[in-house]
Amino acid sequence: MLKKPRNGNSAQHKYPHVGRTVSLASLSAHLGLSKASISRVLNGAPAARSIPQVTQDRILAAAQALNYRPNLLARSLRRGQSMTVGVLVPELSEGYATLVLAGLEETLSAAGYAMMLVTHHHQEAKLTDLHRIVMERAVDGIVAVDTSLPVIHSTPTVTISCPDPHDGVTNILLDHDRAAELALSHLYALGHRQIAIIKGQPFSSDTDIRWRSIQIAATRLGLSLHPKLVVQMKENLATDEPGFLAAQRLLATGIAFTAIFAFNDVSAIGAIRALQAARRQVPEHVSVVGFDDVTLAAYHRPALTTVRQPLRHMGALAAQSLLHSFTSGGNHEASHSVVVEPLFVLRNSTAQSPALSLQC
Amino acid sequence: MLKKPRNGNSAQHKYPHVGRTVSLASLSAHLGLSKASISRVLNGAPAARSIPQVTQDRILAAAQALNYRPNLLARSLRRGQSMTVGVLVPELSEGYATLVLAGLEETLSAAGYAMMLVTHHHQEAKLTDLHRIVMERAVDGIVAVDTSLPVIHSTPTVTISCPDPHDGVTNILLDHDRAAELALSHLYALGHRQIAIIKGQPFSSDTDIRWRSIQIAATRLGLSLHPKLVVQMKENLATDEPGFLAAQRLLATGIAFTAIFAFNDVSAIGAIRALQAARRQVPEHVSVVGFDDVTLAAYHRPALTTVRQPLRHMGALAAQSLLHSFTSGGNHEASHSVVVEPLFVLRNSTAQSPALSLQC
DNA sequence: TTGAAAGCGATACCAG
DNA sequence: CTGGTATCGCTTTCAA
Repeated sequence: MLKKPRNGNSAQHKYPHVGRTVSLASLSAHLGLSKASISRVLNGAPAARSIPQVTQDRILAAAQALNYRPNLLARSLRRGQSMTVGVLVPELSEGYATLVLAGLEETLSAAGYAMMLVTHHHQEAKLTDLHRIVMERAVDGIVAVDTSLPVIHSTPTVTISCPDPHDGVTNILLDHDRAAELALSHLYALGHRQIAIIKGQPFSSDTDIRWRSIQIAATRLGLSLHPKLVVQMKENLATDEPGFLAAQRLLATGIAFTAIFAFNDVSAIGAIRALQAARRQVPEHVSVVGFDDVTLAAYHRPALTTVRQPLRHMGALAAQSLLHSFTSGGNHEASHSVVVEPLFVLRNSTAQSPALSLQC
Repeated sequence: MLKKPRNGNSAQHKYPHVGRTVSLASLSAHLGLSKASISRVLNGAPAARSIPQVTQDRILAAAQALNYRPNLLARSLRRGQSMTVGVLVPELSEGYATLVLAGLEETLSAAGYAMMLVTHHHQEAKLTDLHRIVMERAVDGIVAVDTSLPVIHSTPTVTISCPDPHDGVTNILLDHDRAAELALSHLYALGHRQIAIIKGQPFSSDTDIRWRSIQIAATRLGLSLHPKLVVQMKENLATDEPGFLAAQRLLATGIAFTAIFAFNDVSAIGAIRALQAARRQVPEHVSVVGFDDVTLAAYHRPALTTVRQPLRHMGALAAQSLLHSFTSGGNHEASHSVVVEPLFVLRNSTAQSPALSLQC
């Protein structure tokens, strides 16, 4: 199918091809030394300590001069280690995954690892397929973000926000109980008693755990959540449309509510759009709390009160955890979790409940 | 710096275990057929046509049953083709690179290619280093986004928004002349005559070409740009801070202006923040035009009037161009450009010049 | 029709 | 101390 000219050695006599591949073999021919010795010196292997400094210098100089670049494919094949990790994310659109990726990238690249990136858009078929693709490329580890992994292979794996327990998998996840408590108690303190909830899409791995935490927090506050005021987003879109539609459904119930706790910032923005379209002001008539604190949240008007996930930090933690499992060589048998704390961010999309003001 | 996880292929002999140690050799042992035949069948090689269907089915069944996964490292080493492209981006923070990446990813993964992602934060040292890293991993091609490539190797390369001409490199770039004309003529039509310009940072590859286009458009409109009302951002930050500081410098000149054409949306937002801090309303006192139309632009208040770059499309184009150069096997000698058109997006950050209103 | 064997490029073991 | 050499897993040519 694809025809790509095989690189011969231009400096050598084999093929008169235009190529620039300098291999250990060509260095060997050039220097009159064995590939073994050259490899040892170039890698600073312990055995190189017993090679005369002159020879070492000669080798290093030649490598420099000929612009020798080790073929990492060959090295990986031999060492069984590719210095690459595969990263699975649902989207590449905005906020969430991007921030996690930034944290991952920083830590991984500092350790000399490269990142193989694939997206799956929450499509089941694509997911197994992409997972396979990543596996075949012999990555040393896998990081999955907001992804329900079908099967865990023996490759070291770290998940971010994937609450399903998998043996031997480290999972970085948010303290959702705390997050729900922060949001709901804030609304409660402002006098809100009729609080609507916008749940995440079924395919989002945070959806269930978040909802459970919300119920717990509500119970603890003595707050009852009206079943009809709990709606779930369905659409697999990375825009604010799902939140918009969800809020419309809330409004359609005709049941009074003074606040919305949305699944994330983007859906909160969609919800605000729906409220405004229905002539309800935010935060005067309805308070809205988002989630994540993506960049958008601060710039939106009204600026979003939200629960920040330390996404960048979560990415860095995942990377560290993976790197650790490389060096400690072990995949622990049990599922291991790292819990990170959310931070409440107060902005302008929440205010005292209008119900409260009426009482005054 | 890195390494030493001495990995000696420990799980080599666990043959019945379903893991990634299922090789052609183990299949061969299992089936009593040669690796050659198995490889042929599994790859649908032409030579497989002369193998009995029964045998083929037996092979396929066994591969399925044992969950055989070809080692792509070995294959790549042998074929000299890795089905992977390296992608260099400056940041992973917001909008710009993310959208380009989304377009890239979609097209590449549809063609079976994976993406190796590295960021360089515009740091010279890191740039050459990362470029090397990507090269060593034997990628089939490279896509560089807003990156000034130090050296072009023989690897097929496509750049996005890198106006420096490089032989044999396809460059996807925006029609900056048109973009500048759209923005300035809009402001001109609104009566603005004292227009300030916020130029991009020196390291951003669009900076120079954009500025040149602005000058051309201004000249054509008979608009003179006051030298002191042209400021350049310096800070290497992905936040709105550089724009904020630039606008502060504009204000500090004491020279009157009624509009700002910013280098991008994020700097426009920073500029608006500075203006508001100085009690100048946008768009009532000062109109602001952004650039790029990142997601933020629409959600910011006032919503940004801006010039949209079809970033996602540019990513897709780059991927297509790269894929094309793979199949056509050739690296064309001359530098080749693909120009895409900007789209003017009218929102709420621009209005009639107050100077004009005064005349009424 | 099928199999044996020669690599791809680098690393690591084992003699000398 | 150093140089052969087997090996990693796969593809592909050459023979049988």
